[in-house]
Amino acid sequence: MLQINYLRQNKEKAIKGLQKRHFPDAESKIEQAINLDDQRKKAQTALDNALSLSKQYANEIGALMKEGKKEEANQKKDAVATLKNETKQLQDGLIEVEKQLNELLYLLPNIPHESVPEGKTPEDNEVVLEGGTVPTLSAEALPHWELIKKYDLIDFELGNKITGAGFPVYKGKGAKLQRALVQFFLDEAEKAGYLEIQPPIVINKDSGFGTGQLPDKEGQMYYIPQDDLYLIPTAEVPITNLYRDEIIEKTALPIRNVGYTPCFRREAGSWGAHVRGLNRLHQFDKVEIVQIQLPEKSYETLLEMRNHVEKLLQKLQLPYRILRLCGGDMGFTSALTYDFEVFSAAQQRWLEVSSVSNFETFQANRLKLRYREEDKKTTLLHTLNGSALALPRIMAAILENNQEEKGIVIPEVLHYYTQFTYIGG
RNA sequence: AGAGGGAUGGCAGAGUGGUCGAUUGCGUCGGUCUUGAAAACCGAAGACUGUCACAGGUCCGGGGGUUCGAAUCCCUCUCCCUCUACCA
Repeated sequence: MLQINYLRQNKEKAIKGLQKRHFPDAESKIEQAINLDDQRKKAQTALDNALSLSKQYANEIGALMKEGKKEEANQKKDAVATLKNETKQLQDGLIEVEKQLNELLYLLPNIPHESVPEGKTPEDNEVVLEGGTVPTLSAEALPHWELIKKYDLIDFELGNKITGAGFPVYKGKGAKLQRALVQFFLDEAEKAGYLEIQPPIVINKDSGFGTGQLPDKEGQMYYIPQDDLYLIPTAEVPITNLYRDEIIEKTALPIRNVGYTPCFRREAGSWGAHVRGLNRLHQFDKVEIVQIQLPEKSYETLLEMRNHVEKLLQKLQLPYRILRLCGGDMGFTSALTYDFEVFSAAQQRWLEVSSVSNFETFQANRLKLRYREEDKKTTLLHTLNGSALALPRIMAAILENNQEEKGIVIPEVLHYYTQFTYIGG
């Protein structure tokens, strides 16, 4: 959630920023927010004054009672009665204004960083750099959904049977390869200074609001009504929320956490032509890195995280490219996002495998996540996260790109974890 | 799941209707002393909101209520502890 004071002080910048996202009526929405905030302040002051007076009366009555002047005390009580009515009305008014203001602020996405390119669609994303080499496959090369059948690595039909579409069952070397990748990613993160966290994979409403999934993406999460809980769409949610309502000591920064969790996404409405095989699932595994950093250092950190992800792809010897997302394609809460895509050679498609973002204070504002400055004031921190990495599409790319006539070559860095070097043959 | 007890500032722990935002101890920070440190002594310090700055307001697990007045009374939810029962 954007800070209302930021909108006041940087109105023009905010309007331009929202326009970059093609957010409709940016100017009037921001003006409306500021107006509501003005009203809020007035209402708050009026209420405070009324409360202050009530307190004063209460103390006076207390003093009179002590002195045994019951008559006078009772007279005062009568005087307070009307004041109480007023107070109640002022309070209701304030609550209403606050509600309106919040509802409006919830709708406003984050202001994009100045380096975010103009544009509306994924085609407008800026390719920052490309790496690795795309293998030349034989004419008989198979897409991964054929390969996993051929070598019995993943079974979608079994998943259908016990759960439903989008919940695959990993078997044998398929399961092991996935586990090896997870372990590899975790170890790499740990080497880079991240503390491993194993969080719950169901979260409450407060956590959903804290990182911005609620109310924006209500329909995209699996919900358990009986207990009013949600299945996590990413480890970002529980891990970032660990620091909700915290004031962090400056010396503890940056906070680096890594977590491996399954992720659950309903993907309502996004099922279409390109979702065969592992390309899009309702449940998938992901290793997520999260950092909490001082505002002045967060873009340095973003780059550090980007480099970390890049190294993983290099070690796996996958062809990749890094995109800087344009204003129209960026997520609601992000100020700047780098997407990583790997080239899946048999499908001849780029697949998104990671998204690394700086949220600046957008999440921290709702999380009330702050640090203390030298002058004792508390200031909102910046939150960042990135996938490092999402498993299914990495699996898809490895299977497709490393296929040979008789089987699939396992990338060398994984041998230690898989205990096998080849699938098939 | 049943019975009972509890939730107060970084931690421990007082406070059961009237200046209590809260006694005290530990821890933290500053100072005196010391070559330096420890000890001792003196002092400072909660969060949020708000203001140019004051002032003012809110916060004693969450929510609601009683009262002129609530940390203190009532209702409700959540969590924790002990005992009993059950179970990966």
